[in-house]
Amino acid sequence: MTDLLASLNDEQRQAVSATPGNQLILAGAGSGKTRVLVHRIAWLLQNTDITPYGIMAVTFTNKASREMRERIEEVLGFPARGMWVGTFHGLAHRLLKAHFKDAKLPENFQILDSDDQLRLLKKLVKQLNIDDERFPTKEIQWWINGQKDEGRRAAHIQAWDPQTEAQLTVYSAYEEACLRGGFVDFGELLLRAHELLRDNQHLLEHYRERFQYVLVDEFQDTNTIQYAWLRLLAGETGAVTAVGDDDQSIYGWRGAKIENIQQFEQEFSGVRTTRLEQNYRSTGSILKAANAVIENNDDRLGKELWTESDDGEAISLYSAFNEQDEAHFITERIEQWVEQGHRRDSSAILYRSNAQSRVLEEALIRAGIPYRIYGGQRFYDRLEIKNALAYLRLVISRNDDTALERVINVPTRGIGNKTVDVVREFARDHGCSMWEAMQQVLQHKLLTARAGNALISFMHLIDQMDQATDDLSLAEMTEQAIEMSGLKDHHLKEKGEKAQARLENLDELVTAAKVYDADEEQPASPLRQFLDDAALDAGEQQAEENIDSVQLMTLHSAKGLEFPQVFLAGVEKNIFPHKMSFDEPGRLAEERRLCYVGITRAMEKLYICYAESRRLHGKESFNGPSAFIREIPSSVIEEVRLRTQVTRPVSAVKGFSSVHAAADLGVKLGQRVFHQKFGEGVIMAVEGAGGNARLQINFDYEGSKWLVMQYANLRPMEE
DNA sequence: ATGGTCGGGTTTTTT
DNA sequence: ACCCGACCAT
Repeated sequence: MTDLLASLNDEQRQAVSATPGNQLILAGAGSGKTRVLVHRIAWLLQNTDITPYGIMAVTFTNKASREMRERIEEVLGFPARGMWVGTFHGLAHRLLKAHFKDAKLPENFQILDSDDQLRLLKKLVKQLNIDDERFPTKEIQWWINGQKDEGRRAAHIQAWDPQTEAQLTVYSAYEEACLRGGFVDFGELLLRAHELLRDNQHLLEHYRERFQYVLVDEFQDTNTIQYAWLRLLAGETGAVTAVGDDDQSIYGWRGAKIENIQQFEQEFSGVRTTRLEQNYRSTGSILKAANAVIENNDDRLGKELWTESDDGEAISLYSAFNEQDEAHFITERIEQWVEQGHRRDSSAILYRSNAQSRVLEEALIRAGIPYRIYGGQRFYDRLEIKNALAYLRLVISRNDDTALERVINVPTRGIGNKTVDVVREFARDHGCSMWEAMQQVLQHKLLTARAGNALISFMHLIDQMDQATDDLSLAEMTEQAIEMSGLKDHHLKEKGEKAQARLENLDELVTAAKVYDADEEQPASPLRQFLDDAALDAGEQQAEENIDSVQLMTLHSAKGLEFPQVFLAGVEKNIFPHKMSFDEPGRLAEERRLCYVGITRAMEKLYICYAESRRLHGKESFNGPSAFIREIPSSVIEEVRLRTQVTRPVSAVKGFSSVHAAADLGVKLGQRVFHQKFGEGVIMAVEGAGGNARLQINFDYEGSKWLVMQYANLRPMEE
């Protein structure tokens, strides 16, 4: 057995070997957070009388929980059986499954993902005659989820204005529909798991006694209901180890409460706090930049990262002429980096919003550099996958209206809107499921013979699929469902790359099902398990992850990752910090934390780029450098100057000719100039030559103007 | 039932 | 600029 403490620094060792009790570990970026968490668990198992059975480890993503289990078992050298490791949602699901009766749920309750939820809400909004122009369903969904995150049910809420009233009406109807259909959405998993423990003393006591240690990663991301659940579970005797970094809280907009980490010390008794401030990831310059930026936030718990390694290379700041130039610059630098013998996947390009990725992708394609985009649509969210799963859901439960509505006419089988309307209305009037309604509607001959026959053959189809359940493996069954439903033919008939991809995805789904068949521990219902996992897990990322490629992702998705070389693209006003974050006060601080996250992803080399001019959403804008850039000490920054050698694709002709015209006049595009009346600005474009030449200048305060060079009397600025 | 147009929106994302 | 959803015409 390895000596767990040998390879740790003093603070890490203190955190790992702390005496029993509540513990807060404030772990800066790159300070070995996961390592401490993993070692803490191993240490507890080796040095106290606790067994894996008494430990729970909670994370936010499935990926994180898989990694955590792997690393624990690696350190221990044996499988940690009996230990609960999972996401908040996964663990809540587990509790609800185990105690479905106490949770007042049907045994086979179905998890609704956001898409299912939205569809159901849309249906209800329609039924309730709510004007969805005035109250968009998306907003109602957002609101309901927000309420659940705060632990509030419809019955707890008072409506004082028309909007809340409308939302509340839908919330109530939605609760009822979920109850009747046996649906549980993501928020409901947490809310109900909380209520389960709160309202069942015997269960609470049981789990309190069992889980003497609860360890929570990314504690700064917990929302109200998650915190309440932990608080309840821990009681006065259990011990919670909260690991997190208030400076990396970037999910406030979806309900995460940074206050949770700030209040932890007060609300849990006898908390020992350890700060992990030694950084093992980045160079000195990068850390100086990160520290300087985050210092501008108030209400921090306070940490300052330091490193034993030297300053390394300065941070390069590139002021691009426009977004094309920015992308071009980045690809060039990546080419150089690769020529120096580095792998492509040691470089990452990070941006604030997904819309920025396009130009970057185009430039990478032009340069022939393979890249991979993280994020985007998840595997189990894809249309063809959701359709196939919907058939399987119907096999398990005919009363799953959400699944039924989804595929009753996919592929088209002559069951049009009108027919579905009749069934839906019948179901609503009689408070039964749509499947039951179909049977009734047929019996009472409420439909034309043609529509009736279509319904009958659909019902028959599902029943046939069901019969296959008994003697087929899950993979075979999935394959059958895809074939029998006609989904395969449907996509075979479509043309284009998209259809091809859909077919491949369906194959992939069958492959995913095979994993369950190979599993030694066969669950009671492999299909049920498969569907639950599909709802709770994103599925692995897209294919081709094995080729060495440059990594592209949003700043949010970059949290938790590290790369030798990082490019922060589009570090401009209005984009980052995003203009949407200006209204609310706390938002700017969150954007700054996002910036801190971005900077601290870099290990060796960091580039910060912004464009003087950017075409986004079809409009040209001149945002100017982000305020965050000015927060970085100039001593660690080195500006890159190569604008005159900019080559641009011929498609962007206007700027192209400008470059040459500007050179003839002895000015540079992108050059900062001072004007007597308008103040400071940047030369954006040049038109004409000699005495008539006009310059387009984007002034910091006056906006963009065309001036005749001869009269403008411009003074070049020192940058 | 399907395809085409028109208009609105457009930060971040997991479960 | 582009994507998606709603509505309308075939």
